Amino acid sequence: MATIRDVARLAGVSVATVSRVLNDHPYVKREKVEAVKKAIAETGYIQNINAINLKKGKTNLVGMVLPLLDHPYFSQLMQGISTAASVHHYKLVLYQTGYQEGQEMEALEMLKLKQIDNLVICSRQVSLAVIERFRQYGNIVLFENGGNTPLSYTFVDHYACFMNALTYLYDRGHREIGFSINRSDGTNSKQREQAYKDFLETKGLRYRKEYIVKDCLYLEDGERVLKQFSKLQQRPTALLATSDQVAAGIMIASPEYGISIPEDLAIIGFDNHPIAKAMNITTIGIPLNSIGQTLFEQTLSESASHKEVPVSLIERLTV
Amino acid sequence: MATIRDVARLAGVSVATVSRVLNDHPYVKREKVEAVKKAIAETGYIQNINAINLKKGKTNLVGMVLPLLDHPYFSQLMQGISTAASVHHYKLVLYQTGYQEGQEMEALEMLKLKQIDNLVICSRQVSLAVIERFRQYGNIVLFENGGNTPLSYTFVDHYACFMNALTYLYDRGHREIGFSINRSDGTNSKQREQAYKDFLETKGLRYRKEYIVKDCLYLEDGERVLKQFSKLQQRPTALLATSDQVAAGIMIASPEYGISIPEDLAIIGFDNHPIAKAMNITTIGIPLNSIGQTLFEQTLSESASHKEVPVSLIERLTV
DNA sequence: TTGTAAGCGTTATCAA
DNA sequence: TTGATAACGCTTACAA
Repeated sequence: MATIRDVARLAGVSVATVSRVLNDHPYVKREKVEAVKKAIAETGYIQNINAINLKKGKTNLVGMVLPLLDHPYFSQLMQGISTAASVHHYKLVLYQTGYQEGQEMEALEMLKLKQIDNLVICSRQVSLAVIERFRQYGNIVLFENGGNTPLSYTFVDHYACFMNALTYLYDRGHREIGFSINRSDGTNSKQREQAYKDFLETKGLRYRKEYIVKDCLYLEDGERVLKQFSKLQQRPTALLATSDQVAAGIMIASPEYGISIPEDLAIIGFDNHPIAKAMNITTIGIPLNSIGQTLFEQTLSESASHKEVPVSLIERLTV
Repeated sequence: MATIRDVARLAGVSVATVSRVLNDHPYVKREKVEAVKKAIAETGYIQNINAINLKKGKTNLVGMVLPLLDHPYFSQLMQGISTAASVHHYKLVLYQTGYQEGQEMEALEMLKLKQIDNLVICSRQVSLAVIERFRQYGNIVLFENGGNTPLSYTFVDHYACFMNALTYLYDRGHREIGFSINRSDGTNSKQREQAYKDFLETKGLRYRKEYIVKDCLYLEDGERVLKQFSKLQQRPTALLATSDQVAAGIMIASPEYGISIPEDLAIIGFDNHPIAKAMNITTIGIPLNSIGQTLFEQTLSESASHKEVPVSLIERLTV
């Protein structure tokens, strides 16, 4: 494998000159440029990016920490990050964690070792305090409300979202409202749960844990919601679904359970995935693609910034 | 930032010894190991992976070339690759091409520069001949029938799939069969088209280009199929959909067009995405997750291998 | 069991 | 406008 030295020798110049030609530096005589280019062609010379990375202390690689890959929520986020990264000549390295702390730590270690320049954390188990310790090695950006952390973050106020959605249902006469969540220990889930409790208290409604369905994330989880509710004496008349996937799953399974939507059960989904539009599901629209882009851009910024993304309820036919 | 030399100095040993400790080499006195470990802790020393990569000529990064990220087809493939990669301590770098040759070339260039060790190409525009020229720089694995290319590949016989599906429909009385595809210049699309033509000829059926709907990939494309068909005098009685997403999109939009499935239109989807199960869509099951794993493993193998993945028609309620 | 020193392939400073 | 040469931070013969 030819190196810069081979090229220099063949072209009859120094390695410095070859490097200059390679990097489009000014102040190289045209003849030398030609000679170098010829030598490069003849030797089949290829730059070694690891050497360049070592020298420059930079890889143009950005990491993305996420629990799983097969959900539109993360796909859209990924699409956004990837698009923005591409503009800045960055490539995306995936750290799929499966909600395992160890996997997250691995991503942080890679930042430390300088395999990646920066890191976007879309979901985490590791404490903020631990993550913060790694920020000396590169920018770390969070997709959550990080409070007064020195890290950059972009977030959606899930508490407010949930409150709005609950109020929307309440105003339309619903008093028995349930909801589904994914992992109850998730940052977003906690906010949603809190909003739910606070709302109930404000309105003087009773908290019934049978109205809460856990571990719902995918389309196929929708049916479980129906199954759980159908066993109840007193059933909820409305539901806030974890995501549009779950909402769609419920829609699809509902005829089988003899439930009409919205008459028997009103549904509000989350994210505004394409399926929500196709199935006319009322949902909270979250611009995940553009959030992804923002997250990447924060990764590049010298100073930390905190951004809240406004979301809106999209009225369709399931309420 | 502390280097290996700082550690050596503080521990009172040579850099070679520090390196040995770092890499768990035998033949280091216990006391020295302790001294080195202490020095590492004190200095806050961190290995620089770029230096290691340069030295070893290896990055433990595998590239994945794919056109887009927001489709379950690619998500599942990605999931499979990522899972297998993780087992071998590899991380996945995404090269999202948007079907652009230039973007694909960039991935190949990165292989050449040694930013990634190997490359999985899930979709391509660039010719096989060009791709083959890059195999000297790392293993390249294809997700298609590469014929007698020296590259490794895993593939699904889309021609046979289509033939089977067409025969299945024919045997159930269908004579007017349409299909949808994504990009007509895609490798898979061409095979499907050829099967369609051959089938028609064998059975003495007429080829009608109105029965073919192009640029269909997403859920929201389903409606366009219905729109196109509804304009026709003579409408197809059955359809082979690009993917389950399109099939589902058709299912969802069908009531609006006064079309019942399968009575007015029988549908066979592709891939067996979760939505196909939820909506009881008859489909050709393609084990994308395990294909992804196979693709990654081929990436690691010294010798090229060619694998065909068997697929099966999953009978449900849309035919 | 340990240390010296030669790479790995660049970039960039400095002097000419 | 050019060339020597010193980094970048590590691994690994080779010699001791």
